[in-house]
Amino acid sequence: CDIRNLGYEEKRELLATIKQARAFITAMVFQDGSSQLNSEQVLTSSVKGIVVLVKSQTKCLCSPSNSSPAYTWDACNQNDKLIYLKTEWSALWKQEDTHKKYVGQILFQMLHCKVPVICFNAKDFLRTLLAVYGSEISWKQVADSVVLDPRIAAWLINPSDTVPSFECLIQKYFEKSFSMRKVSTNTGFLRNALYQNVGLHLEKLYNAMMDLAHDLQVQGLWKVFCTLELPLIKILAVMETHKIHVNKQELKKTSEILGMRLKELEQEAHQVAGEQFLVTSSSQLREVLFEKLKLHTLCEKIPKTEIQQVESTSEAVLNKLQDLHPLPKIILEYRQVHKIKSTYVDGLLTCMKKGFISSTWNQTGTATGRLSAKHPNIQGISKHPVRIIKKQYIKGKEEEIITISPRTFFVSNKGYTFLAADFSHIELRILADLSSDPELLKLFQEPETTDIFTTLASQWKGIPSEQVKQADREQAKRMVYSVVYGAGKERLAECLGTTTLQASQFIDSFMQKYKKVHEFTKMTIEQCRNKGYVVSIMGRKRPLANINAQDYKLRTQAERQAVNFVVQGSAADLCKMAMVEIFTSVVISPTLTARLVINDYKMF
DNA sequence: TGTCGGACGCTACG
DNA sequence: CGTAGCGTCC
Repeated sequence: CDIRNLGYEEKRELLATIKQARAFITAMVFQDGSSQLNSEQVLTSSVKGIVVLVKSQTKCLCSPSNSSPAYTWDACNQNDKLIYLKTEWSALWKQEDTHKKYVGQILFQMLHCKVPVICFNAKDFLRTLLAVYGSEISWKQVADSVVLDPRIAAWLINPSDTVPSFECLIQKYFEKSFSMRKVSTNTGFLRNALYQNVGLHLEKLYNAMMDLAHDLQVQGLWKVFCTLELPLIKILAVMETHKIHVNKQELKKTSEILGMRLKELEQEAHQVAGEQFLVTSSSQLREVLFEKLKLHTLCEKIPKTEIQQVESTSEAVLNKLQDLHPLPKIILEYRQVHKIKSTYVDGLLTCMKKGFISSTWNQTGTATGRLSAKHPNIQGISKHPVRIIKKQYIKGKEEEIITISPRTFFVSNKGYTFLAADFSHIELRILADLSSDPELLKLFQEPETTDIFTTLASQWKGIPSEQVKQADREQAKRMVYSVVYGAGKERLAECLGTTTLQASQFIDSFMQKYKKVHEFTKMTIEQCRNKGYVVSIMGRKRPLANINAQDYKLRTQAERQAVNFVVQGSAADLCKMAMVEIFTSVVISPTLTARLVINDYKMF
């Protein structure tokens, strides 16, 4: 029913029904006639309304066997109600206002009665509620709700596939079932037919969720689903609602300075190369470096690019070439400055809306269980400040050195301050815990007065920690992450800037010292071979079909992925636990009113 | 002739 | 290892 046509008594009745409902299945409908359940997820179109299927009875009570899928939603459950909540309001009529208030009441009740709200892309639904009914529904109400998202369930079962749309989800889980009729919004479809179709889809969505819930329980993923991923939906919705202020003037000024520096560097590059070429083009640079200047004949073998198998011009290569010619050094600086300008300055400017930015978070975008962010990718914003030579053509000093720290472009609200909190060396701790390596564990039993990688370097190489140089510390750090990421000797050599032989010796000596780490990686691969998947601390899973592949390259890749997943996936588990716990305590606290912006591993 | 999109390379983050 | 995002080339 369309609730706009309801009388006072009927409205009261509907609210009562909602209070006693057992489940809600919802989908947003957009201006262009599409819904959250259409494959074309157009975020440009604004929300027109919300369709809600109100379940009065749960599936297991009314139809224990689901051998025959429901072809029409109303034929299955007579007691279920399909309601349409119009959320757009054109004029400021009094009637419109009372309608808005009533819709707000219904939505409030749906969140408040702690009955599962099932939604494909539930985060978007909650974010819309906060945007449209922000005055009636606060983020604390959202925090109290119980939302279920079948997309996240499907991703937990197999994190390698992201389930791009509702239709794909249905196809995947009900292949036996009929193909869905597409709703043509261009032709003059009757409004009722459209909503009936959405109702049909909602019924399928409900059935899919029930099946997925069963699968999750069978696979031991239910706890991760309920305690980590579901609460996270609400956290991300609140995070996306919160905006961060950005210093636009500073950004524009920096963009100009960087642009000037880039022009200078380009000139220098052309000069020492003896010709004009596109500095940003790796293929043109490769021509200059290896075909014209023939620098590869003057040093050891140059690593090849992955696909085309031509000489790489990566940072690692350029670092080795910098004593042979002035060009590599210029290119290195050019790239560093260009990266900052294009991604962190100009890129950030394009993400800005009215002086603010807010990232979009993807909960199902990674195979490891971590979150990803875009527009902007706030997780990828450079940590370290960069020095830029700024030439002053005006009177006084000729040039000055300014430092740019991309993170300082974000400004906190007046009277507030950003709080950053992150786990200390979480991957290394997890590696120590999972391997139970006594030497590695010892590292963490000592008070945290000394730097962990310095201590590790001293332990590994058997030298007193006072004699550990910065280079040794850096080497130890990269070594650890190489082990965590499952890198081979070639990759480690590139990372450390040494020869492959030397890297291989480092791996040997490291594994010799921390024997249990080696045992751990062997064990992990072995278990993956037997079961076909690996498991993180909290029970998150990653199936790896290639673990028993004939092809060497595919198999060893799967082996690295297996080791990587256990460490990286467990780190993701712990970070998500922290996010959920912090959010919960902020919600229940009467004094902590500050809203949170939580990065994957840092909390501002 | 112009513009779009996929393939590829590079490099921040963790 | 695996995200996002900038760039070129075809």
